Amino acid sequence: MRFSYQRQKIREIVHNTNSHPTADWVYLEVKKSIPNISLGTVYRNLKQLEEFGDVKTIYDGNIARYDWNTDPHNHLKCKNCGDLIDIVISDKAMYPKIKKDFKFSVDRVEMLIIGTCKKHA
Amino acid sequence: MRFSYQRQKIREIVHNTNSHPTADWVYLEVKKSIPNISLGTVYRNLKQLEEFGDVKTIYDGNIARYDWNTDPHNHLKCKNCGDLIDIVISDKAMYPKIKKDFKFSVDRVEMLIIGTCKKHA
DNA sequence: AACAATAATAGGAATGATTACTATTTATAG
DNA sequence: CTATAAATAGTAATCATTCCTATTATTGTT
Repeated sequence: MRFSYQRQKIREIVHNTNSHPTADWVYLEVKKSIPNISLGTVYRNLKQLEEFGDVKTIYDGNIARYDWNTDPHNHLKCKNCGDLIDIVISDKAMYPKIKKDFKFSVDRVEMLIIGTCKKHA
Repeated sequence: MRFSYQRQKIREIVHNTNSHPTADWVYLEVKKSIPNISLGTVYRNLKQLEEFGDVKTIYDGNIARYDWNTDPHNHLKCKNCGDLIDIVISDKAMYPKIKKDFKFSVDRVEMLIIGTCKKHA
């Protein structure tokens, strides 16, 4: 993978926001410094960055969001404001039981915890 | 909500399959008995059935699937064949800690457990 | 510095899932 | 039987994402 200014900017933007942005949001953001960048470039680079292990894709309902935090973690989703909050939950404890009951080897657990955040208590 | 033959058939189909079908699969299936049904009718009715509490929508990556099983449960997803297997996991134990650490009230937990099923061990 | 090879881009067209629109049909209360 | 409004079929529109292609830019080699 060789250098590109576009990819560098895209990476920078994802790594400098905690709001789990969509591809479209990243596109609008990167447009500020590279006005004629194309949406396809954003998608292509986000995919490449994911393959490179530099960002992680998370699915929020049926829309993809991107996360700079590639450590295993999950999300709290507020049903009022839609905000996603990072949370680390060790789910390893359930692996043996799933193996035993279903003969299913777990790779990872994607968890979305839906509820109400403190701003809307 | 008044009676419609189409909705009755759609409900019947979802309730008689364990394979967590997509809207398109339901459409192809219901076409067998109602050849000129439209895809829009399928989507509209699946949504109504969900509001009525008769089916549940689950998101598998970025595609919606429908589940007759409306009891709280989660899914194992095989990364080889894509099959979804129902599993009941009591996640209530983590609610108090999330409340304490994040002041976040949990409604429900959507969990997708990715790995390898027994057919591909 | 110039050159060649080819990865990456911009811009736009294409795709796939889903929703919206509208004239017509159908269920049902009176 | 009739009026009213809900539901439908068929189609157009939308939204997120991917694909295509001629052009541009990076990088290893002279």
